[in-house]
Amino acid sequence: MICLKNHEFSPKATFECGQCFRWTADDKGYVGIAGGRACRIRDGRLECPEEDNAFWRSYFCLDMDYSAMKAFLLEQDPTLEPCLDYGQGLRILRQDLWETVISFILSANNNIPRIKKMIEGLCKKFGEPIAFEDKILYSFPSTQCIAGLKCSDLAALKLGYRDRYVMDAAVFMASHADSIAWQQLSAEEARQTLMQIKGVGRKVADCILLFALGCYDVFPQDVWIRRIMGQVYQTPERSTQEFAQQKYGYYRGFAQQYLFYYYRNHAGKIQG
DNA sequence: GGCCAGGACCGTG
DNA sequence: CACGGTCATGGC
Repeated sequence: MICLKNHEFSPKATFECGQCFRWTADDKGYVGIAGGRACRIRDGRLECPEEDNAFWRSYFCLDMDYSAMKAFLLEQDPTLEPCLDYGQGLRILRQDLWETVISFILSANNNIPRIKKMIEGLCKKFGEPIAFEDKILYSFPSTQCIAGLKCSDLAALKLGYRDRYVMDAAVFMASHADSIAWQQLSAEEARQTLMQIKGVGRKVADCILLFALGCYDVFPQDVWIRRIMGQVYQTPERSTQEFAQQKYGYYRGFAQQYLFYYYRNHAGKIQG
């Protein structure tokens, strides 16, 4: 059990801001599974086996100082204030690299409800069952498991044209991931490495860098961010990266996520 | 039936 | 380098 009340943490903002796909809300809070471990978030507490405490502390980056990060961003751009307020408690997670690679490969030209369905299907079919409370959850399948499949084994999951990308990613990660010191690479080096995987372009790579590798100095640019930066800041699409770097500085990944969450969920201003 | 979904790929100009 | 067509699938 971990007490979350002394941390800036909103389950809703954190789990529903588009960075993760395996947390589900019920009448008692949220249930999630990551790294082969399940837990429940309820009433400001994280309920889990004692031996999993360190894992979840790392997953939620509970050592990070959010007040310092937000003060930094507000000084960079005071107009971020409504976004930071609306996204109060939104934490950027440190998710598993392999799971994040697959999740965001599946995100391409897709919508969030169906991304979740695809991932759940993948886990139910190829993951390991884990008993939690009164139900059975399924872990995210290993790289070796998926790498050992044929593309046709994924047909029932209806991944569309993305099935071959999943297979390419599995083969790549199974053969290279363990020998790469990801944390030692620069963001650009890690990006170029990830983009060797078919189905991983600039945007998907940047999401992986931000949501799995803790590269807070990347600014994933999707259709929403394109609209937002164009309409709010009148930034030409070509120069958005340079603009974000200059405007927000190191924590531009957080700026991106708060902007995304605010303008995507908070009615008005941006027409989708 | 057309359009859109946290895009990427591939072929042309 | 920039542009546009195409790619499965499902919901509206």
